[in-house]
Amino acid sequence: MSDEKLPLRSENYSEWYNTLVQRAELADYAPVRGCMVVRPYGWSLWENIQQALDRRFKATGHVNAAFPLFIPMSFLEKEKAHVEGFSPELAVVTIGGGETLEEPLVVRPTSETVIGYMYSKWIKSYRDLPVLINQWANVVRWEMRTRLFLRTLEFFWQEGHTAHATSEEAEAETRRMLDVYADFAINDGAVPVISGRKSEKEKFAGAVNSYTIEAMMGDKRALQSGTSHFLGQNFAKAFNIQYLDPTNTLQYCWTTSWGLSTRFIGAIIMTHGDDQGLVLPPKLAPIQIVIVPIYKNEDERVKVMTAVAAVTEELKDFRLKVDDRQEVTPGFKFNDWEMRGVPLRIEIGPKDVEKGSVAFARRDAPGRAGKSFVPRDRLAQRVAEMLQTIQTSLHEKALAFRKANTHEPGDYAELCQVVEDGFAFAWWCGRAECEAKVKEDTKATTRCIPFEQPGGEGKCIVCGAQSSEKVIFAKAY
RNA sequence: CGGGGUGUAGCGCAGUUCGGCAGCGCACCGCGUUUGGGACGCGGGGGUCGCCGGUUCGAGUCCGGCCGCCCCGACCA
Repeated sequence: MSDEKLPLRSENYSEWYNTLVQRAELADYAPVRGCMVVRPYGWSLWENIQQALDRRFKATGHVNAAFPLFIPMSFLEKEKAHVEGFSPELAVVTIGGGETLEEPLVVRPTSETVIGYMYSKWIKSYRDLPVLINQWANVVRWEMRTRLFLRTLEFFWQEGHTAHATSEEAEAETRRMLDVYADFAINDGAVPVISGRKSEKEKFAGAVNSYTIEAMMGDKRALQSGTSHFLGQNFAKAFNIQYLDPTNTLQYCWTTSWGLSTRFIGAIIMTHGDDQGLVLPPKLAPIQIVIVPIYKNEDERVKVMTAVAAVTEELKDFRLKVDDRQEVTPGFKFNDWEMRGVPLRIEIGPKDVEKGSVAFARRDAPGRAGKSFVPRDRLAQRVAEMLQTIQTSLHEKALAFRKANTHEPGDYAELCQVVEDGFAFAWWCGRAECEAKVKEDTKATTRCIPFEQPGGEGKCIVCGAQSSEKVIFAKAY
């Protein structure tokens, strides 16, 4: 239940975010530091994200499975870069059933190792390939600083793990799944993303190449919203994932992994939210439409509720909620559902019953601007059109915001200035020293080398060396 | 782990200076009036004042120790 205004985004963005997550009942703090409880409203949003992704995974030939939460410590140590990347943030179980374990068990931070181990058992022949498996799971990474959804010790995600006969096929899979993420983010989340390649420094521990979709949040910081990794033969060699090719020669597989987590909920909140609260894209919103009945007396109540029942029946294919609470006023309900981000509100009062109409109020256009009076006929169609309009306009608005805050600095001084308040798209020679200098001077990091390049060549924004690619620099979550 | 802040009802806070009945607003429960942008009246319920110890006739308040959480940094999906 909300009773007062949120902190303003412009005054304290992170306080706005923290308050909103809790007040909208998406999540709450758990008794363990850094852990969260995903509440029913937040989980319902996650379920819609899961469905949207799972549908796409199935459509691209993947199947789901479940691998264990515990991984033998020695597994993590088999791939050098992997263990170096993850060892600082591992949760380790050393006692089980009251006995000290012979070998400590790691609570999975990600499952490349245990899945690699299983793949080595399952894969014998080129006829077994490709293996295209996904799992929906929770993982644990012992982070220093945590934020609800954005970075918690335990989080929920999906991780796809595939094995292929050739490098080309694995690379194609890596890119294909990044495209799946981008399609999901843009079309279902209405979150505009930039697809690209991670720098050496930013790539996944154990990957040959990492690809990412990067989004701009409402405070102009970047959020890595999904990643896809080409693992080469690194894990295949560490876990002996081998197959016999058609010429009866033993070959190592080429593997990939890709993941998208509950962090994406944070992306939705910070891409679309405003000072009134959440703004959810219709395709993912747990509640797409809320009906608020309005009446003054018993006579009106009966008439209005009869109309509400008819409308509810007509709109049964939508995720719809009737707010028939009697203990709060309509005005309170308006604010309450706006805070929760419901895309479309339908008000039905005595005047509407009389005129055979209803009132629409768009969440993405607060106040009078978002209100319209709509005839009752063909209502389902009108609602569907309105939800689509909202879905589209959310994406357009977010895209316009990102464009307005993406700069192309001409020199280093300008780069340092623009990353204080947006993205910088600039030539980069690819050297880690230049990347590190920017980070040291500004705290901004390279987010990705976008696939979409202007072409040609330029001079590295840091050192002036000839460069063939431009990179996004930004402060990131 | 360093720097800063904070801990009193579900939430937000006052009270701590100068020790003397545990308070306010919102939320919650009951009754009535209300209801097209955060209603109102009356009546209620709810507390290990973060924890442990000390001083005192008496501690939310003073002293010592410990803990949690938040913000800023180093690390990260």
